[in-house]
Amino acid sequence: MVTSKKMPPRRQRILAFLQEFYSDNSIPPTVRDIQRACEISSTSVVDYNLEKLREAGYINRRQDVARGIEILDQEGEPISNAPRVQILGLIAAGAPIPAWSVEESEASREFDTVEISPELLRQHGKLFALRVNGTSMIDALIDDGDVVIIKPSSVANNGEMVVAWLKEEEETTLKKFYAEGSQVRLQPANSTMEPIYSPAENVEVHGKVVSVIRNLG
Amino acid sequence: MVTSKKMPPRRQRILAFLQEFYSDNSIPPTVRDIQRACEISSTSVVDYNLEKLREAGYINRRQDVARGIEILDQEGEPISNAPRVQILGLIAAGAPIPAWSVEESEASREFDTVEISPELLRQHGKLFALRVNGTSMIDALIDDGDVVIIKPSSVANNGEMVVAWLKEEEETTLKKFYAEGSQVRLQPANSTMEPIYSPAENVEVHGKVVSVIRNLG
DNA sequence: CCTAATTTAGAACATAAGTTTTATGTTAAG
DNA sequence: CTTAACATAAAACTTATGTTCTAAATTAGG
Repeated sequence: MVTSKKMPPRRQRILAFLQEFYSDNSIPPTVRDIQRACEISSTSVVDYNLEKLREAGYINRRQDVARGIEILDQEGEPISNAPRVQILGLIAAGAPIPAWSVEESEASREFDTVEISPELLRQHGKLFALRVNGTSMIDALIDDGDVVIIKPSSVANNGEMVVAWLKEEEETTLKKFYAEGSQVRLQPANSTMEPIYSPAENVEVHGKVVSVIRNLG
Repeated sequence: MVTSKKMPPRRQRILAFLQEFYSDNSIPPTVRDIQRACEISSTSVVDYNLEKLREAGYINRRQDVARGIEILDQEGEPISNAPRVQILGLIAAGAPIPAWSVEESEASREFDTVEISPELLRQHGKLFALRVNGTSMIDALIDDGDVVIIKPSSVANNGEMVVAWLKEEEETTLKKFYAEGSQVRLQPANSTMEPIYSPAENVEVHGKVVSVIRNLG
């Protein structure tokens, strides 16, 4: 089931289409859907390649079942059609945030992703995620290892939890945002902690936190 | 599309089966799958009831497409096949936890549920969820409105985050659990907060917290 | 260049699965 | 009771869709 050999382009295309179709339609495609989308001359060729993909452990096929293709993850488990967002990197106080490389990396299968609820995506549109490194966000009720889902934005309304970059301090932080004249108040979510104040020019909003996911032992 | 009338039991059963089948199999059932599972004598009866469900806005049907049933959520959007767990109720300091009614409430659609990642379910088995009410869990890095995913358990290992019921205080709390002789130390996740100690007899473990979900504006 | 393995083609086949039709039983309102 | 709307049945029909077969083209080694 392990295969490190490079896949023929046609087979790669089929696999990509399987994933795209399933995400978009909530059901797997038929052999003929694949044939059309991947511009293949015969259903038998599709069948042949699906068989190869099965041998390589990428998919599962239910015999004689309409739309019986299951797409498997690295552990060989069927994947759900819930949308996934990429975890673009780590966030920590003092660490700059990686440039939003929102391009669709073709080999997206290799990337670290988290499943998010469809509602979230519907509500906010394009999202990405960062994994929190260290306990420096503890005052935002965010622990080491948590994943924060972020909607890219360079502006924020008062009271929203934002990813803020403090230029002078060269520090990233997650706080509630309040514009107060020429000052910005960054208020920890944890009310026992003190807010910090900074001149508006020193604060760069990179995005809004729309969700936090924490998985324990 | 709005319907507040009570649904016939058979239709309710079909709807429940649709959801269960889709979660379990990653593809929607066929008319004949439904027929078998719901002990219906004819495919036309299934078709008839599916049509009614469609009119009522519960599902969508793709004409002439095999397994073309889409299950819709309250907003009329297709749901994903990611597993969902019920939010059994609220948790707050001082509030008792509702009895684990693990029974499958038939009208499960009416209930509040959260989508969880398949891995989580695979890893932990049967789970349920509680919505946190108030900021009393703030020392566990859990905010008002957060949803905690819990694995039922009456025992815990040191260091695990547990749902603990303090008998005398009549209080529920989320803390890290440490058995220390005849005492139990309940340690807030937030290291700036102080632990509480209690005799082992006074502490009743109800479950382990395996995930925390927070959605913001 | 030759041969074997891999991949592609075209067509036909078999059945899985949606749909339709007609009839019968059940319930609720007047 | 009567009637109409609702619900169930049985069977047949159509097509969507997986599968198979045979042959040809292409690629990879030796």
